[in-house]
Amino acid sequence: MTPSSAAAGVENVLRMLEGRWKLVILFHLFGGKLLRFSDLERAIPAISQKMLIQQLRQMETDGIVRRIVHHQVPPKVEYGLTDWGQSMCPALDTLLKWAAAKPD
Amino acid sequence: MTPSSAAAGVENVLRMLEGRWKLVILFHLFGGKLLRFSDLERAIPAISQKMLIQQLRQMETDGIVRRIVHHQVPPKVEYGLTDWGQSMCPALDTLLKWAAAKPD
DNA sequence: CGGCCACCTTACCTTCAGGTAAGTACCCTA
DNA sequence: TAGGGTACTTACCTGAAGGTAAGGTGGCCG
Repeated sequence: MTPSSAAAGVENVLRMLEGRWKLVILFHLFGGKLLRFSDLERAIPAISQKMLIQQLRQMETDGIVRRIVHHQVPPKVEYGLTDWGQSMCPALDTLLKWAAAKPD
Repeated sequence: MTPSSAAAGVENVLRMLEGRWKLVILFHLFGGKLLRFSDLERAIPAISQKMLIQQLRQMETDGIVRRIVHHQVPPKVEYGLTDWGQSMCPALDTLLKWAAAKPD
C-alpha cells in the first residue's frame, strides 16, 4: 500500500463527511432517529433549503442516509441513517479521542 | 453533548485533514520518516512549492508535523511527524475499516 | 376559488482554496 | 563573476462550494 493509495482511501471517506452541514445532519440522526425535512430545517436554522436537500441527497447516494417517503397529504418524508451510517459512530469517536489527546 | 457540539468537534479534526495534499504528505511521513522539502517535492510531483509549504505550515501549527532546520550550506530542512501526529494512524485505520465495511 | 403547508427546484452571485509562474536569499564551486 | 542547488515567497487567476431569493407542485380546508 503506497502513501498515495492510502491517502486516496481516507480522502474518499473525508469526501463523504466534508461539506458545511453533513456532520451536523449526521449527529442529528445518530441513534436511529427519524426526522422530517421540516424537522431538520427547524433543528438547523442556519441551513438553507437548498443546502439541506443537497447534503441529504449526497449522503443518500453515499449510502449513509436513507429516505422514507410516506404517500400522504400533506407530504411526509422522513430521513434516517442506514445501518452502515450508524456504524460510522465509533469511527468518529476514535477521531474525537485522538483530538482530545492533543498535548499543549 | 448536543448534535452541534459533537459535529463541531469532528469538524475541527477534519479541518486538520482536509486540504488537497495534507493526507498525501501525512502518509509519506508515517512511520517516523524524516523527509526534506525537496524529497517531498519529488515524492509528490503534482504538488506546487506554494502548496507544499502552505500545507506543511498548517500541519505544523496544528501540531501534527515538526520542522527540523539544520544550519548548513546548502540549507537543509527536514519534516517529520510529532508523536501526536503519529498517533493519528490508528484513528485513520478505523475510518478505512468502516469504509471497507460498506455494503452493495 | 384562494391561500397555505410541505417539499423541493432553479437562477444567480460571492467567496476562497488551490493552481501557475516568476522572483528572492544564501553561499558554494568553477 | 556566472551559474546552480535548496528552500521558500509573492502576485495573480480560476473553478467550484456554498449562500440568497424566488418559483413550483399537489391537494385540502375555509
